[in-house]
Formats: sequence, structure tokens, C-alpha cells
Amino acid sequence: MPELPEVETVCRGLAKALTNARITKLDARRLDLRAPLPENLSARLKGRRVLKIYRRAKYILIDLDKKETLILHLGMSGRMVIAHARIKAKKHDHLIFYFDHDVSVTFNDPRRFGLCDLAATDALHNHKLFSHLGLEPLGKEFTPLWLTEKLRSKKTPIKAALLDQRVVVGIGNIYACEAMFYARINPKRSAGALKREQINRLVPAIRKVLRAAITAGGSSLRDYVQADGELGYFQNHFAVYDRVGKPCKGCTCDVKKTGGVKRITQGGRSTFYCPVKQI
DNA sequence: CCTTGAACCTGCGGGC
DNA sequence: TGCCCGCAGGTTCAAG
Repeated sequence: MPELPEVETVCRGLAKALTNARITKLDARRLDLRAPLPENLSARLKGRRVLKIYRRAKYILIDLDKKETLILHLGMSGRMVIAHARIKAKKHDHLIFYFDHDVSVTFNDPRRFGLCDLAATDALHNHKLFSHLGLEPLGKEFTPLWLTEKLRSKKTPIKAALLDQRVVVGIGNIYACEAMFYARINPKRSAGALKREQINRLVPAIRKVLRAAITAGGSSLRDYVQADGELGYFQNHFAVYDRVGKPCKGCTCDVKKTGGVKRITQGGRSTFYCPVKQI
């Protein structure tokens, strides 16, 4: 799935295309995403105006009139595709939103780990999906001091802690690996045992890699595409992610000797790191 | 409370 | 060519 930079990119594309438009119709072709679609969603959305589109964690939030917000999550394989003409539904096109300026937006998600909900705008922070979430990594409050306190009692590896959305949101498998590389931290290190200097490197590393990825329009792997159909290109800048046996970014080692980037499994997920630089 | 592992679902690429 | 396996950007739930 799309991690924070990809979701941010999608939100910006949707905001540009949809702000102030009115929903004329929702074609809900599949009701069994990660959670069942809300009752009568199509009827409830008809005629509603889009006020604002933004992101929280990896969720796309679309504020509508009448103080309700449409919540979308892309799961692992979700995409939003904007079209300027009536489209013919393709495989895994689960939701097709039509708007009054002849734009359609299709939510396509082969694995169906994505989700769509509608909730009261004023009560979003109490919503089941949001109430447990940690800080935004690009926000002001996300500081080394704050992160130190949050990780203090954690025995899990730092890699797992970065993926824990109760600590900090938006970081997924790619950007956890990348940020730890730039911070020169071994992913196996216990989160609570990190040294002050390490956390001092980690926070800016996270912010830097997320910002750079947003600038690049996100990472397009197998099936992720920006809302406007353009491909993001950050995958061409990965330092370690998906680079087993290859040199890490800026590597001066003899890869024949060191073996280059290594892959291990943590919490059932692949971690890529440089055993030379990340200690 | 904490941590770990499995589950959800589909598609793709590699090895034989 | 086809089959089988492992792997894929996330989140949640059960079990220890």
C-alpha cells in the first residue's frame, strides 16, 4: 500500500479534481472490502458536495456538506483513478464515484484490504479508525524528545516500532527501511534502547525521506498510480528497499566482499538494510 | 498492558 | 506451457 507519501500524492490529485464538485452517483460494485460498505452509502452520498480533501495517517478524508466525511483507505493494492469521461468498469473496480462536472473517480483494489466509511466530521478523532493513532511524522510535535519518550518502554525492534501506527503514523515497510538507513540504525536494535544521537538522527531522517518521496510523487511499485494517472518515481531513489545483494545508496564498499544490502524478516515482513552502515 | 504471529485477498515472478 | 511456492506498499485480532 501506499504509505504516507503515496496517500498524500493521491489526496492532492483528488483535491485538485474534486473540490467543490457534487457527487451525482456512486456505483458500488463490491460491498465487501476490508470492512463492509456502510448501509445505503450510494443513497447517502447522492447530491453531496465535496468541501475539502486531506490526509490523516494513510487515510484519505473527504469532507462533504452536512458535516460528514468520507473515509478511504487504499490497503496494500488500492488505487484511485480519475477519468474525465464515463468509464467502463474493469476488474477490481469496486467503487466508482461520478461527479457533476463529468469527472469519475474509481477505487480499484485487487486485494480488497482497502476500506470506505462515512462518519460525522466533528467526531472523526473518536472514530474507531483514528482514536488510537499516533503523531503525524511531518507535524511540529514529532520531535526527538517526544519519540524518545514514546519508545522508552518498548522492547520491540525499532523497525517494528516505526510501523506501529500508535506511535507515529504513515510510515510503512518501504519508508521504515529507508529512514533507518539514513539514520544509520540497525533495524534489529531494541526501540527502547536507542541512544540519544540515534533518535536525533532518526526523526529528521524520517521527515526527509517522506518529504523527498512526496516531491517525487510517491513510489510506483506494481500497481500504485497517482490520482492523475502519472507514475511516481521515488522507487528509483531507494537506498536499500528491494535491493538485496546490491550496493546501498552511496556505497563505497566492495559489494563482492560485503554482499551488499541484506534482507531479513521482522514481524513477518521484509526488512532491507546495510549491515556495514547500519549498526 | 505488551508482543508476536496469523489472517484477510489477489496477482505476479521464479523455479522446476 | 503449467503448476507450486513465496512474496507484495496494511491493519486487526487472537493467543501467549
